[in-house]
Amino acid sequence: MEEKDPFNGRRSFCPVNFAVESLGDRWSLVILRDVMFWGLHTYGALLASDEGISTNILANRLDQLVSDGFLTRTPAPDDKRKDLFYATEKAIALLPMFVEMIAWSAQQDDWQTMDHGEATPEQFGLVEKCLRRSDRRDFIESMQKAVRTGKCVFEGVVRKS
Amino acid sequence: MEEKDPFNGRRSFCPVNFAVESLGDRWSLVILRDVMFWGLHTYGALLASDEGISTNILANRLDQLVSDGFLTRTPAPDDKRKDLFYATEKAIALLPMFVEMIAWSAQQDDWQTMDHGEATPEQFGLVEKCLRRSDRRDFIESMQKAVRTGKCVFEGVVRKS
DNA sequence: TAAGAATACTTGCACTATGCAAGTAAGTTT
DNA sequence: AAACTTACTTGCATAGTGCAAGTATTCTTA
Repeated sequence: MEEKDPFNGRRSFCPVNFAVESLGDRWSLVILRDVMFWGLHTYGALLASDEGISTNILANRLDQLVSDGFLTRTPAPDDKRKDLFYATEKAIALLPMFVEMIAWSAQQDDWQTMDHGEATPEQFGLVEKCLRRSDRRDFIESMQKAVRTGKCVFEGVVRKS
Repeated sequence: MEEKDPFNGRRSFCPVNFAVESLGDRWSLVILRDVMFWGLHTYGALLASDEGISTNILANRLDQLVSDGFLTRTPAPDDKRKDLFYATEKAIALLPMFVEMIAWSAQQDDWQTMDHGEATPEQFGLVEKCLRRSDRRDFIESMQKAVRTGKCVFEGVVRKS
């Protein structure tokens, strides 16, 4: 006997729950951030990123993000050991949510009182833009255009850490 | 010897990571949704909600959301067994992010092909408003005003489930 | 006022997710 | 050919989550 599944394997039709079940874990959004904001496209580059994800978790999460349609995986043309991960439209469509998430964090005392010594001027500039409510549309569209054309939000910027 | 802690116990100063470390688990956002959108303010009401959270997890997550400043807890005036949970400004400030999250989910095929038979007209109306990019500001402010005054986004609406 | 019901938990146990260290296989560089 | 780089896998420990059952306090009802 087959059980019927009205919610495609989810626990409800609620769109909030849908997003949480898709991305509500410790690493998915952080990986998508590194791909879209920082232009990190290989396992090794993502592994070296700030928060220190474990090797097994990264491999597992990349598989999952690919099979869930957030990332594409293609062999690197110059090095047969590497695959390249790029954001799909499904991931690019998350950028407005990233903007609000950044704006929210930036408003919190706990965030403001952190040591931001490792932040670049470009990062502060982006936070400012997320907090500013005007020009929002153009700002988001330019980020999305960058990612769509193989670039990233912080194109050309080098991280301090 | 004390280790210094430049990021207030977080793994980086990144605002995306900050939000993920604050709310990136299976239940925190779902509970805040129930409080702010549906006006559920007691343990029992939250427990009966759609997705079926476990009793121990709910108790634990409520403690955490209170100590992290997302919810206040006050004894119910009419029933000494109950406490009432209300959203703080820290949680109310998340509503713009909720809106983008809802808009994103509503755009996805997996969500659109769900059985939405249990959804009320008011829920569809809210999804429409989240997808529409005009009037955004007024829409969000009216939601925030409702929650601030002890009401909720779906004030007066009864869930079908 | 005593009995039962409602409410908000706690406890125990299983299972899954995450974290860390070490190892491995394929491909690249020297 | 040897050394190195890259992308993993494996093993084990700890944390998070899920389920079922039990408990203490308060409220309602007979």
